[in-house]
Amino acid sequence: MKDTKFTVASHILVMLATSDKVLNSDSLAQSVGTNPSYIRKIMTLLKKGNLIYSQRGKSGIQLCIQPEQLSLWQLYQIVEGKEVNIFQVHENSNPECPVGRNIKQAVFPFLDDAEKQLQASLASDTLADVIIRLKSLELYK
Amino acid sequence: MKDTKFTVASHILVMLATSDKVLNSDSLAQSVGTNPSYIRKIMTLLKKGNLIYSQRGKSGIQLCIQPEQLSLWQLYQIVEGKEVNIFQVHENSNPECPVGRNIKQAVFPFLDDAEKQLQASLASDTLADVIIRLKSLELYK
DNA sequence: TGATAATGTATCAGTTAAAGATACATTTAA
DNA sequence: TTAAATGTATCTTTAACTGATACATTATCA
Repeated sequence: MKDTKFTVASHILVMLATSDKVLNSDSLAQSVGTNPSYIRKIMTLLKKGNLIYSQRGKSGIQLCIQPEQLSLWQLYQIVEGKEVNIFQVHENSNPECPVGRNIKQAVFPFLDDAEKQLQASLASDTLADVIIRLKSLELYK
Repeated sequence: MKDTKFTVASHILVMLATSDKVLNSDSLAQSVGTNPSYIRKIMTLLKKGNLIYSQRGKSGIQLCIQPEQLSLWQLYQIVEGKEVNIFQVHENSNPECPVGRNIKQAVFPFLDDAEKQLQASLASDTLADVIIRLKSLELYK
């Protein structure tokens, strides 16, 4: 199944940053098109990352950060974990074979470089950039 | 489950490029640490991409390209499909909500830019680079 | 020419991870 | 005090990748 935690998390944060109403997991679920339980699962990740604050009861959900201060790479790591691996290397290569015994180390540097480029790109964008673009789209609808 | 087609395909191609023996799906499976059926599945992708040639019977498998001429990005596309999406966007956003109706278009450009950076990095590496690195590792074993 | 061995391909099972769904104790706010 | 919301656990469903098996077809070699 497809992993959409990152874009769902972005959606949630954009909602919190732009809404004037107090939002809860129900209203967020309606906007995202999923169920409140899943929203709360992602909320636990965002709380651990100190991006939002929430608690039991009828308290609502608060954003703890400035959209300008949160890069998309930071968000990605918070939601997907620090050990991000875009590429997966097969694990049972034959150590008796010269290729099998070295292929992982041989390809890793290239994959790692590529991931670092992706990372740098996301690190240069912020949640505020997403919000700006979203509002510019809204203008013409 | 983890998708390792790309590195398995790299493994196969390195084997074909460096072995002096004729290889078959059995010997490749032994080196990769998997089963011959899976090797043949990946072989069908590599054949469609015109990277290898093989046929029924006891003919062996031939490499159709020069390792210097195949970039890792080309290989990635051949194995994973042309429409590569590192990031998945959730699909059921509420069109009644200003955020839900625009979030996909709002985040897409940033994700696409990041993917293009990754792509450019992989496009600058070739199968030959992997082989060179692998041989340099072999030297010290 | 016949036997052997290999691919091409289909199909099913197993495994893993994500997301959906349900439930409920706890706690806040009105 | 009551209603409503979160935090959390658990189970189910779904999707994708990989493992395994089977077999007709075909090239090679004796």
